[in-house]
Amino acid sequence: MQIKELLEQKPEGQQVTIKGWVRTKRGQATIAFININDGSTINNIQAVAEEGKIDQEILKKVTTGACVAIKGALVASAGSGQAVEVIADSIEIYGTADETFPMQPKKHSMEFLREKAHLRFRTNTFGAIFRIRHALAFAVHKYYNDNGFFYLHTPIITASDAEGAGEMFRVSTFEPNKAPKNEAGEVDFSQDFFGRETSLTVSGQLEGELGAMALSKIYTFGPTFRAENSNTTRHLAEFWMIEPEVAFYELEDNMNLAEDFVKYVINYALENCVDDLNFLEKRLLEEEKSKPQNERSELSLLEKLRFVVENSFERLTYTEAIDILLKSKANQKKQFQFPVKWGIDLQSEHERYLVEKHFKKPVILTNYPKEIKAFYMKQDEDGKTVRAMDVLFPGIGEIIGGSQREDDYEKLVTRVKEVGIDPENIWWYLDTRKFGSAPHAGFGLGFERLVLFVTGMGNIRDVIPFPRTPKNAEF
RNA sequence: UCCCGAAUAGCUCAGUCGGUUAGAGCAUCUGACUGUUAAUCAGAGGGUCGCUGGUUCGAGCCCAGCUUCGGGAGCCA
Repeated sequence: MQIKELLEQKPEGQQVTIKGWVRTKRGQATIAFININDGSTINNIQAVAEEGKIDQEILKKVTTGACVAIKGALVASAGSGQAVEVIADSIEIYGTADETFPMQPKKHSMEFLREKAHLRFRTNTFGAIFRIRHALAFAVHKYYNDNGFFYLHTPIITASDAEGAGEMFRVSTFEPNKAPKNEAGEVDFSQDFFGRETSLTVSGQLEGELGAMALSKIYTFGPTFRAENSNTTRHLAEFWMIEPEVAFYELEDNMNLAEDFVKYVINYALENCVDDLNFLEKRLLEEEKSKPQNERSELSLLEKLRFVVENSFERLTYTEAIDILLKSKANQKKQFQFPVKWGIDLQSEHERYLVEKHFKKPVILTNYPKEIKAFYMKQDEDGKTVRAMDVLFPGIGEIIGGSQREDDYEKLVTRVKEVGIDPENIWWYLDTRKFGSAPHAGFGLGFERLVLFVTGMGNIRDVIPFPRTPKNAEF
């Protein structure tokens, strides 16, 4: 029986077996208390080793980090602090852990734990994070399944670099420095495994659109790779992205879907991860105590999550946002490092102002200038803007980027050429606009950014088990 | 990639103006304690001060380069 279940049992002296890892042992001359955790819940179960019952040699091996099986009677605890405990009859040591075990019962820095990513699961914080991560992933599938979407597996290896979403990782079976060359002295990819140059996907969207143009409602949820040299708390070289794509949806429907979806999964975590969220909230409060008053957040973690679920996102166009920024005190006092002007790509400081200062809630910005957005976005009637939407979250920035797609063949081909892509390279994508084209829309949600928001963590490297970032692919 | 900052015991960190033998808490070990909650109390062990070079009578401290890490920016999800 897992500890989560054991802790809910009525303590009637029944025989039980605990299997798990020792968190702490508090010794005394005649009695020792051992806290065991098996990851099924953030809560530990306490085992009591009384004098005479347990061999001292075995008890010596019960140290922080060791893995044990303890058999005994489940009883109401004689001490305060826990409802039930197990009076140990026998302790079996599965695996010892000596004093070099790095996860000692004390505060460790996130940087230290990142270097010990193989063991950090055994801390309260990372146990909580990865249980919540699981719950969110499960909620994603549940939401789409319950709403008539089909989970589509788009390829991880791709030959299209058309989306322009970022630098790509090359996939090749060539030995370094031994790649065959053509007459021009360039690497001859026609001799490579796929007979052409291939990379890891930066987005499943283009293939997702192909699925949506038949199955109507699809979503992808898979790994995504960007070879950008990004060194921030919000970027990973390997991350998981969720990309719904829906036929017959226009921009408005797309916004409704994004908002409803995000609220659903956050609410799922609120309902199913109470213990873990409470722990993370306490942890955050402790952390904030050391910060100056003006840097502390106004809402606690749970208040923040409830606020997002209960309030509608602010929706406005890019043009309206520029107006607000231009009229803002911050702009008049020249506090922005980058000057505000219609046509600019909004900088972090501008997005933060809108989300954190002006509206103080999630914001959906729409109808951006076409020059700063991808070629596949549907053009507005004015010819200047496109039906793009970005969902901006406090502390995270852009959590979702999406759009209504251009469904007019001629307009799309013209735009493809304008941005310098050879239409031949994406003939299959353009074909969907040739045969039975339909209005459709979709978006991409960065899963780790969602986990970041829900857990209240500060660095994206702490919400994925094994982060891949520039100069880091250990484990 | 750019800007700023950091690197001292297993971990978290202090180290004054450049000056004798580099400190504390936790962890570990030994002992004490009849119910503890990151137990407590007493004692002990534990250091290539990131690396390389320089300045100096003398460098953990000053200078240069490098490495790694962190924060911010850009790119974006």
